[in-house]
Amino acid sequence: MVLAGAGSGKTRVLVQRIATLVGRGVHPSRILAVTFTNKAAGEMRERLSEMLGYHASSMWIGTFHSTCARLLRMFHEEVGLSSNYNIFDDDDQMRLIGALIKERNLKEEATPRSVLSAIGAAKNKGEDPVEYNKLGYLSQIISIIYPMYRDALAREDAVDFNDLLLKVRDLFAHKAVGPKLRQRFDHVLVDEFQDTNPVQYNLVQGFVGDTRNLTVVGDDDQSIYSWRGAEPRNLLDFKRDYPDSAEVKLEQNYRSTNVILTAANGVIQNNRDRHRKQLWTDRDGGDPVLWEEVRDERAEGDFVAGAIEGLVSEEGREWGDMAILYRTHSQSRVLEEMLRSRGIMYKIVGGVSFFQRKEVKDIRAYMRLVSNAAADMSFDRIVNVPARGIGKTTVDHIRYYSRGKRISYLAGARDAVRGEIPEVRAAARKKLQKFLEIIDGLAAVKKAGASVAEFLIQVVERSTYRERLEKEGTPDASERLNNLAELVSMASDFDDETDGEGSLAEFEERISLASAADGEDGKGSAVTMMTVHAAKGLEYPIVFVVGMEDGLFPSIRENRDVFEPEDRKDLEEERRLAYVAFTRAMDRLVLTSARVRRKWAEVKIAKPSRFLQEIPEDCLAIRIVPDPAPDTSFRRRPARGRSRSRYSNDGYSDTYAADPYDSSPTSRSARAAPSSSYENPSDLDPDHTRIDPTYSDHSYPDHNYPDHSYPDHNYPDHNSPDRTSTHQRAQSSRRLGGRSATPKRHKPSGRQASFGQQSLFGDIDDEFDQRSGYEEFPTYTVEGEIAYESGDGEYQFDQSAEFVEICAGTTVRHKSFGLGRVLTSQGHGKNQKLAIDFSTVGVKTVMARFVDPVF
DNA sequence: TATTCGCACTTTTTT
DNA sequence: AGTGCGAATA
Repeated sequence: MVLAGAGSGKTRVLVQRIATLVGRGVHPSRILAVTFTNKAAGEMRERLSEMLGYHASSMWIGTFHSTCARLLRMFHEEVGLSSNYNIFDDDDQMRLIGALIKERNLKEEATPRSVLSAIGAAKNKGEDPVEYNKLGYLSQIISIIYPMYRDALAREDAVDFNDLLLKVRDLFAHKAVGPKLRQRFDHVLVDEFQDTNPVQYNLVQGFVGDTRNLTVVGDDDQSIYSWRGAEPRNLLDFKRDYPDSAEVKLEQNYRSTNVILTAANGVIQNNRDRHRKQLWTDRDGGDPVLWEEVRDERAEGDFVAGAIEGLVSEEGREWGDMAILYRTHSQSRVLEEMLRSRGIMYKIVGGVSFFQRKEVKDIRAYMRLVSNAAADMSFDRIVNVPARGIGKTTVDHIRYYSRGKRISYLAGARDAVRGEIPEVRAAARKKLQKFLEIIDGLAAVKKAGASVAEFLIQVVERSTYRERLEKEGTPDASERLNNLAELVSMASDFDDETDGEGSLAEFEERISLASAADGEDGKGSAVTMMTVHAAKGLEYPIVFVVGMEDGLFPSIRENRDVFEPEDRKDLEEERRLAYVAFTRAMDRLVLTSARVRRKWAEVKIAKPSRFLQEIPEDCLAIRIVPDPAPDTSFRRRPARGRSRSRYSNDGYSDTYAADPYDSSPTSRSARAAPSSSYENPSDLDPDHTRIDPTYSDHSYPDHNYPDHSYPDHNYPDHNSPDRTSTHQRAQSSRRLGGRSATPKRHKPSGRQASFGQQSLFGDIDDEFDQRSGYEEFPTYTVEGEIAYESGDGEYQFDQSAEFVEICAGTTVRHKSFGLGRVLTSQGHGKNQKLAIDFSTVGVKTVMARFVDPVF
């Protein structure tokens, strides 16, 4: 067993071990190497081919899933599958479960997603879903749906992802096959062992058999898949089950600079459940980790794009040297936009998989149905796609009839054409026949020995898919056509690879097992964008980790605002995720957080990730970018965020620094410039024309920030008196970001940061001057309408009034929602829209003319 | 039967 | 905000 840290060359150890084994005369086909992704498998195969001087094609290198799929093809009969069995992906499973739920009228009780995840949770552990969920609130539903689900899969000659593993596990118990399997491999090696689930561990034990020749490598600090049933405990169990094993700890990191490593160590050491490891590197020093705090996600994207430009022009870096990591896919959109606007090439790894696109799934369904008539779900999917006049009623008749006769829908459709289902009338029969002719024609194409690519072309033609899309002529349609062309070209590659001998089923299997992240690798110069999960095992000279905000990273469950003690495990996994993210970086690590982030159409005030404060100070350069001066050339905007930022930017208080509705002494004392009855910006700045007094208040010494900005290891909680000080620091930081003060940034011990000094990220001082090039904090007087409530409860508009446009931070009153605070504003005048956090109903977007500022 | 409109759901992470 | 589904309509 190798227990090793990030960047210590775990995989290299594995590769070398395999090469050694082969050198010692072990036959390559007797070696099983399990990697976490298909991509990693490909890389391993490539490296081995190089080392051994021949193509390592006979070796069993792959993921658990691809390995099991391969074995199931060999032993399909023993598990009751055909040789063309179908693999259900997430989407297929969800559709099936959705259909079952509907069939049983359980729609009120559960969503397909919840049922699927309950089933999945059980299967990940290798347990029976009904038993496993017996005590849960879904127990009733699962006990109804799961057997139906299982039977449907059996009927369809299909397995889901978990079955792929479970069926192989069952094979070990098979009289004839079990012993064979157990003796199939002389050596077993497993990468990323911390991410194996109990079923996978069982498989490993089975494959190892009696030889006990097993090598695993893993890092418990990088266990980020517990939600998929992974048990880092397997590392411990391993010691128990193989007490004679040697444990090797690799603690030297060859990847990152000392600064980056120290930052990552600083974060991960806050986890309680871990093996103690202290990674070290001989790459001394390094540029400090930069934490850039910006206004919102657009500013974030803009900053990252600008920094990339700077790195290219100032440091001669290439786009391909850089990666942008985020917690969720949804963050990629804005980033893309900002990169595109600067002409930076990028590629996104993962996301909505190519193979999940509707048109691709449709064509895949044709492929499945032709090679496997039992594929009822596929039949359902394409019988009327593209529309050929076969309606719901007709299909319902076929379904009912087929189920009764226990035949496939396709067979049922044939009977219908023959007139054996009287409810299906002549007109419908004719249309059905047309459909069957398409399928049969395709079957003939297949039989004639067409390559997979040729076959797919025929599908696109004969199904009339191409014709329909071309007729449509919309950009969307041509995009779809492109995707289909892409699919065909993939098939063509597959044909080349297999000398045209690969079957449809094999191609379909490969697609099913291909993860979105498996796409071709880094060659070519483009910035890589992906989730942190997808980045595991990769490294880049420069890494941006965006969205370092509490609630996003660490991510937090919907209905909760704070991490409860019982969430410790979740939080620790998030921390490991941060650790993975940070340790991807070789030379430079840049973190960004936004003060305001939009989720859907909603606007949320965000606070910096707690992980940021776990980074040792002397590794970190902090820069807080003030909200930009309003771009008057574009449109007049209110002082967006200026006053609000007093609330949002204190970093470590709760959602707001002070709740205007909270008149508790603690809260009040936290205010820098307390005023009368309760706190809100209007109190401080009743006419919105003066600079917020707190910003020009010099009572907070500069040296409070950033040197001691976040010294507290514990998150100051709601009532902590400490809030005062954090708040004050924030105030002073504001001033730094304001104008006069020279911004301070932290210098890493001994070494001068190149951040800021070089023009790469802009000289920090210049940058501040530039961005805060306005004399005063912006406030506006604009023409507009003032709304007031007239006696009859209607709103009236005073057209002539000149007044202050409602600014973010203002407290307003809405007729039905009551008091609320404006978070952001869009547009102006009559069309001004405000995102308002109401104390009664939460955040809503409301037209400004429907609210009254409270003065 | 096809089309259109409105509503609900989505966004944690993936083999 | 975008999608997909179901109900209502042509």
